[in-house]
Amino acid sequence: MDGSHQKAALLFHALSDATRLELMKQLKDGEKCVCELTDVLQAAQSRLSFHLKVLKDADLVHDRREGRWKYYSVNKEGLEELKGVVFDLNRDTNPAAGVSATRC
Amino acid sequence: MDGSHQKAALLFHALSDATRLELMKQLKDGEKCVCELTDVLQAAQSRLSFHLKVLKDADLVHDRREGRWKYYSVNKEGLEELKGVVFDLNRDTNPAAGVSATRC
DNA sequence: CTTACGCATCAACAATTATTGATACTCAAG
DNA sequence: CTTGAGTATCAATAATTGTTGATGCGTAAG
Repeated sequence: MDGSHQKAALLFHALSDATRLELMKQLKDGEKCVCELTDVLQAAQSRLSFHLKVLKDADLVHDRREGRWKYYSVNKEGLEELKGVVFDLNRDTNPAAGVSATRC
Repeated sequence: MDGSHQKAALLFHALSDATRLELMKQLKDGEKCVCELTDVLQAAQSRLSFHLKVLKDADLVHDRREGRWKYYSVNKEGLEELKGVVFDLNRDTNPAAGVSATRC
């Protein structure tokens, strides 16, 4: 039971937090370095580092080093994967399903 | 920051757990009572009651009483809301965005 | 009215996740 | 080589979330 939903749970968990959703929102209009994000979100650097790692572990963001800055950006592939998972949730849903046949 | 992402976070959190994803999967092909779900998932009743409540609080499932049984089913509206939230995540994403103008 | 079933809720505990401040690492500039 | 900026990581702690077993509520059947 656990195995098949592993990646889906990871994706959803990464997005289940307001701070991380705000990070995603900020990154939508282009890559940003961590210091910019701490400015915008008014959040401690280690806190954002933590949340960015959660997003990265779920493949929802990508990072790139340039000099001493690290630029984060949205990872399109991750969003595609998310859409796929959500599509699966919707797939085969039968709205007209009556009372289930079996009981206890 | 927190306020605007509240519902999205609630939805994603509800789906961030393998047990709850399995519940959603089971409910996709029609409504089921809790006792059926405990059979299929091999899980304690109070455990599933807890998880079903999380899903219901996010409007992802609906419940209906019939006699002493309680039937749960997927709530299409919740799934629509989820799709909307995911669409927003994808919207306006600019893949060709260059290095951000401002630095620290 | 009593009993038994299906389910929700609660309290106690376990496990996971988030926050904070300190420290370490990497790179660039001097 | 030293210093400082930007970032990650770690340890400690706090907060949230999940599990379990017990209890209670509603309903149907006897």
